[in-house]
Amino acid sequence: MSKRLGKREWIDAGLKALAAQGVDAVRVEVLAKALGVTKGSFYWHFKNRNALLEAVLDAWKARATNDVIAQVEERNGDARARLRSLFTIVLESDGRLDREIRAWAAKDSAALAAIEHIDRRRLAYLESLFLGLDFTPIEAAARARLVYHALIGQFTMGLPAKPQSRPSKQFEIIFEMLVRNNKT
Amino acid sequence: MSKRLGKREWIDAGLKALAAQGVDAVRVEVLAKALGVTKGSFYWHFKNRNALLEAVLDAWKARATNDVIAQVEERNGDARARLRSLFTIVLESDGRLDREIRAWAAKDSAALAAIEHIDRRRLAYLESLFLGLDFTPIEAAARARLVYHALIGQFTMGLPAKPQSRPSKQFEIIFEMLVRNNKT
DNA sequence: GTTTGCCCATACGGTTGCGTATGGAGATAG
DNA sequence: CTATCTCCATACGCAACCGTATGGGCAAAC
Repeated sequence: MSKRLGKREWIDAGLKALAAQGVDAVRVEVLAKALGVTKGSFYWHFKNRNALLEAVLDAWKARATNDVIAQVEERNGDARARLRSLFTIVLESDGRLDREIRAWAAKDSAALAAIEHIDRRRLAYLESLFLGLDFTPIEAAARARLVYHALIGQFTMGLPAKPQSRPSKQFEIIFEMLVRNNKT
Repeated sequence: MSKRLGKREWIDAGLKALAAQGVDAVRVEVLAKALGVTKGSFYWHFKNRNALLEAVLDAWKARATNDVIAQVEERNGDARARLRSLFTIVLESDGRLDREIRAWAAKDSAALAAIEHIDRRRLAYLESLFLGLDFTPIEAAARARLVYHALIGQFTMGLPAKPQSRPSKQFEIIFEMLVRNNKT
């Protein structure tokens, strides 16, 4: 029972609260109680609440960078297979943290910058996959945007009560539609 | 200078604050200052803050009911034309209020119920449009979900800085893809 | 011109949370 | 053994809100 804490524990607690209830829930006195200490501890490790929020955001950035993309790339298939991997991975993922970060971004410029960066990265990757299916650049871009928006919508609407384990019929229909190239 | 206020003014101010900065911004003392009165006024018209939030939600419900759907139906085209109308209307709309309500719904069950109701309604309508294009029920459902999710994603990501007035090339590509029926 | 009902101001107490100040406990170095 | 460095508790002041209590102004009704 190492009673002594470090920044790490506070950041982890912050991430946990963030994922569970949003930024407004990551308050120092609340986290302190959750960690079994008092504010005295917090203000030794951090300048103020905002410093914690920055640290939490940085932690998420680091985490979101070796992202879904890396997982997809590990599976090493062609573009179509990778697209499929991407979908299944994303649809099975939790997404609460991302969702709260996005909600946070609506009011905080730092969070906004962070998530916009990630969004661009992911969109570019999606686009590259569609390009790998011999779509024209503009067709690839259009499909990438549609897919990305749909995924965001999926998670912001209702987090999948049951992260449906089996790819549904609807999923297959959508996937085929997105992948079909009429020019080849 | 009608200094006297009614519930209406408070609800309008609440909706305004909600759309601009989210539920957490609709606070009685803040709205009071905005309206040029004090809390004394508020607590005469409403039991408490929650009563105002309920009223705001009800106002949104009433407003969201004669919805985009009605606007689309007024234009009186075939299914394809209606789908197009729907897209252009939605993409030109503001969406901030809906977005904040959705964010609100993540933490409040009443707001959740409200938006889920609207979501079902809109999804069903979308589905009916696709059915009108001779898709099978499951194909129609799949497309409806995809489209709806994409629209939600569109608005939650970044509110369209420029509500792009002209339907872009990407839009045309997506629209044709969604509408293409290989069986007919 | 009172009375009554509607609308609001003022004042107060309570809660939650931030940030600071100060002191102490425990380990570690000297 | 004591001095120092880490980490934390306690206590305080401050601010933003909520909700209540109370009294007053003003217009319509009588």
